[in-house]
Amino acid sequence: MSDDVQSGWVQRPTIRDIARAAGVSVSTVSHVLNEYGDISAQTEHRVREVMEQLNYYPSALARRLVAKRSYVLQLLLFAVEGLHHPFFYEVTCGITAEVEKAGYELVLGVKDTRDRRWRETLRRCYEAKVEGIMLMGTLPSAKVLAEVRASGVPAVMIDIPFEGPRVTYVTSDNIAGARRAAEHLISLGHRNIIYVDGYDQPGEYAPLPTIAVARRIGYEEALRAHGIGFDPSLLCIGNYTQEGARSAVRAKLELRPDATAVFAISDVMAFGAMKAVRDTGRRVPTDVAVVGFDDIEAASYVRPALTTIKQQGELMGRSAVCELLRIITNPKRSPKATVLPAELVVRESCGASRLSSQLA
Amino acid sequence: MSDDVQSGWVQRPTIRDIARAAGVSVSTVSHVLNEYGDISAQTEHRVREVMEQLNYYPSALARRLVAKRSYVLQLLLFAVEGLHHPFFYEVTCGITAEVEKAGYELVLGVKDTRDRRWRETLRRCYEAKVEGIMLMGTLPSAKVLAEVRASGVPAVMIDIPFEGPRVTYVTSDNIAGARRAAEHLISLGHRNIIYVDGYDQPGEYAPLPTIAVARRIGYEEALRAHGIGFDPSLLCIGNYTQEGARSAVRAKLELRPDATAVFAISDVMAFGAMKAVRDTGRRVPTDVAVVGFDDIEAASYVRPALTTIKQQGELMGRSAVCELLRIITNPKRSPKATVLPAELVVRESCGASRLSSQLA
DNA sequence: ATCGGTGACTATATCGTTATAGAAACTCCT
DNA sequence: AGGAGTTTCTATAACGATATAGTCACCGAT
Repeated sequence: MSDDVQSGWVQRPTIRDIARAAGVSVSTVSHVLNEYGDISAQTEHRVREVMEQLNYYPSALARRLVAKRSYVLQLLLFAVEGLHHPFFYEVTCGITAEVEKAGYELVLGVKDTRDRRWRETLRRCYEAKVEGIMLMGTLPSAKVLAEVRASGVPAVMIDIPFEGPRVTYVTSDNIAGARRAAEHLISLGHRNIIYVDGYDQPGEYAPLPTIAVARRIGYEEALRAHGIGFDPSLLCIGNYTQEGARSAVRAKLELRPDATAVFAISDVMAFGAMKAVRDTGRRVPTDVAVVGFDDIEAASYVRPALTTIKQQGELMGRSAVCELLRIITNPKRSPKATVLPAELVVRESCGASRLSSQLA
Repeated sequence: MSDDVQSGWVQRPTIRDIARAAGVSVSTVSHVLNEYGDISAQTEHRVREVMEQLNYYPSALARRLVAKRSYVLQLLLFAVEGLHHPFFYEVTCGITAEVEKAGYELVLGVKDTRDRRWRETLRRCYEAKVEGIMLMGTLPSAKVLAEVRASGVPAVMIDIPFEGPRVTYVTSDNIAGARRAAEHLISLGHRNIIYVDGYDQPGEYAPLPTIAVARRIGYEEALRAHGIGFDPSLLCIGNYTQEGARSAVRAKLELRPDATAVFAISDVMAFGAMKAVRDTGRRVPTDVAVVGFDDIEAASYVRPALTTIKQQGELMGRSAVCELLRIITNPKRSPKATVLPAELVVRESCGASRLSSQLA
């Protein structure tokens, strides 16, 4: 208690201290702790009293070692902007709630996608003997997934629609969502729609199937269905940031003054697009309609309020944890895809409400 | 590998397996792992090869047990809305970055403030032998702090300006921030300012000094400095949510049509206030000016863009971790308060820019 | 008196590491 | 040749818990 030079550890009583103080064996204390029910009320009472007095807490470390279970789940988020994307944050909420409920611990790891030391991060997970890994965001490399799979540690991908060698994943229906967004714009009469992508595809940060790929597919499907060809000169890259999208869209609007709409694959980029429209002296939605993707909270705060595709972030997090726990209890389980609905939320930025009120 | 019924643990090779396969003793493998430098190059090579082949990862659990260190920090967030408040999210970003850098693990725990089982949550921390605890949000009870202090586990409070029996904490300068916000409104000529508080004070959820108390102090200071009395009938409760603030402010605006400004102690509530103003047929900032607190990202997205007090969330998280690590290495350290600057960010919702352009 | 059963408790091995203290084989010096 | 010093490796006891397999009294039935 006095000259405990060893840092990082408050010297706490162990099961042995309790046993000694209560005048019983270590086994007896253990039996009390685990409620074996073969200890007399009298002895049990004495043991509990001593535990209380000495402020004893059994070491989860030691317990886990002998139980060969860590009760730890790992959330690994790879992102360029850190945890900054509000959507990930919503997912994280759902995850914590569900992990807590299941009696597990959640270790949170946020890595920069551009950081080449992801192997080290994985190694730490293996060393910590985490019982499951959740992968979210933009993976630094397809090898991440291969490694995790090879490790045999149960894993689920969140918001990464991986179609190749099967893995369990949870995403929104990105294809349908993007299709709906595009169809909505087309139905409002738009033909020249600027498409704001995340990163360059296939690019340095995204050698894997990503939500971006899926959304692009849905978008092109909608165009095709209406006989509109995909025009690459309407494509720009917003890097998932507001400022990135703002400058990209501004440049694009100057090049293509005939564009009357913007579809950004994230709300944050849609906000940037709205700013870009104003930068060029035009108005949203009168001159240029804007639609986003995610339906983060801020989407309803902005003016005009953003029309977007609603993703159920919290539910996504919860589902991911449930799936992971299922794999943990039954490792032979074959991979399963959970695809959550992605619905169109019509607000003001697309001009639909204005139009409908004109019609009325 | 085949009939491993035991779930939650992929049977992995242990140091013993490596030793056997490499034909050396367990000690030798340990020495290789820890780079004692007393193993011949030849032997070391062989051992490393075997480790590679068998996919060996030393168990952090066992290591920590013998090292008597857990290398785990715990973030405990108490909130009514879960992790939903965007500001906490920014803080969390800073925390993860710094924890990672220090070679620790971060366990994330989010508890509902209204949940009475917080003792159990704390017990879990003690059992996990976490080396430090970060407390954030609205504590369920003052006893939480007392318990944590009594436990002897190093702890810092984040965004909880605790003034009583000294604890290390990190917050923004809430008093100065609120004072600046109020003074700004007063300088623009406002006299009847609606004050949107978080929870009822002193209420069920907040029996402790909170940021809300501090902000209220700064607000009243500003009023007093300008000879304006605090009018309790201008006070309302927004519960830190957008909808809560919206309905509270709407009701208040109807009761007090003479109010020309709103100061909400969080941006999210300020967004609700802006909606409330519009609900009553008035405009922001022409009829009613609105100022918030936090400067979350969305503050710059909304229209009119929100004038607010900027808090450095990410820095707050980083500082908290640094302080915690300092306490861990030197437990005798006396508690320290870190108060980060809270600056006024003038945007559109207060009408200052309009006014200054009129003057120009 | 012997036996079986039960209630209350305990001794010891084990989990997968590291720390401590040696041991065995060389090399070098005188 | 004998000892000191190196180099390389190892045996064993921790760390703090649980699991397994007891032991020992005592009670009632035969």
